[in-house]
Amino acid sequence: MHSEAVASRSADQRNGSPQLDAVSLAIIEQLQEDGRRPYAAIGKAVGLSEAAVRQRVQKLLDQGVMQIVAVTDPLTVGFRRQAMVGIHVEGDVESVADALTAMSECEYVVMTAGSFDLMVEIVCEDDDHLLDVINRRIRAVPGVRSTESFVYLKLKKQTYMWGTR
Amino acid sequence: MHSEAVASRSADQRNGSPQLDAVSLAIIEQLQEDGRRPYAAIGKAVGLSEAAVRQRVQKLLDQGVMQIVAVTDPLTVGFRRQAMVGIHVEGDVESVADALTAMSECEYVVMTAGSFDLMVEIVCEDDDHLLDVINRRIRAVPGVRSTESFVYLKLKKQTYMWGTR
DNA sequence: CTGAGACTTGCGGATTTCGCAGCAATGGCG
DNA sequence: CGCCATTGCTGCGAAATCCGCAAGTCTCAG
Repeated sequence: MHSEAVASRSADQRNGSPQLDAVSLAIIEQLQEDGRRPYAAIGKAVGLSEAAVRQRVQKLLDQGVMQIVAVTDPLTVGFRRQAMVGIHVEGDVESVADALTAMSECEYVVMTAGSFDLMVEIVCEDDDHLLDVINRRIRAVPGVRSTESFVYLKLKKQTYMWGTR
Repeated sequence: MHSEAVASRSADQRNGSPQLDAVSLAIIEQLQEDGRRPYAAIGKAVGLSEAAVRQRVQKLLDQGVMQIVAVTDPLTVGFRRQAMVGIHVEGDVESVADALTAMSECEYVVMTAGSFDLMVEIVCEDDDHLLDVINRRIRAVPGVRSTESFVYLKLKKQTYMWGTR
């Protein structure tokens, strides 16, 4: 539904860039610290009225520039195995990427320059699940020539502070 | 800050997963769809009172199981270059990971099994910035033996739906 | 049995959200 | 130049939500 809004919208908007000004940036920063912060508090912080903040936030959400969501550590939610998978593709990379994007276990799909054509992050419940996804599902996608897996041992950092610097 | 001094409680939580039940999972799913959804609406959806939802959400936040934040597409916020960097480490991997975690450009740091010991995601403003981070900063960290970079060409998918399956 | 923990219901008061009526600045356009 | 539509902001009530608190229920463990 709107789970992929950020990624998909960014493609749509390539030629209509929203041009965020300093105030919108500041609003986003506020919401990156706390997604439930009241509009009035944000307004005080960025120098705008409560109503103005509300309108801008709504627009940012509608445009898909940002989304306000709960994020969790997969391990604490029952997903015990994660891996980054580098993929070598022959033929059309984009179509392979689309196929992987359609898989619910693929949390993250990106086309890259370098020794891999694609990198995808996989989130699974256990080893069997992970094995199945990598060896049966991913390698079955037409165009996938080979894969290399990096099983996660420990997630050290995970932030959502883009634009805060 | 809060009362974590209770002996039994702290023992449970120290080693990771607080074992979320179905109801907390359902609450998280609600907040993954909309981080600002009112507690009463969540309660109606998961079969709990407004007060109970409020208490559970607060606890989930305090425990660090989830966080409610705004997430954006880096490209629309002025960060034009991203890369995944695989790192070979000699010596203590954890200390290298800590050093990378401290760098604001490192959005994501994970220890892995496979041909890389660490994988980090870098978010930068431009090519110069990216070059500086990879060649000067990361490679300057003691223990980093070599790196391999995968510059992002196109982000195809990026979800935050852990636990929704 | 007793205490702890979690949930519910109910309740006010403070806070927040929300819709709407202005109002000022902007940018075509005849 | 005047007109008008658009945009973004403010101010203001009304409605909804948040939040703390108290009392009662239920379950589980010691």
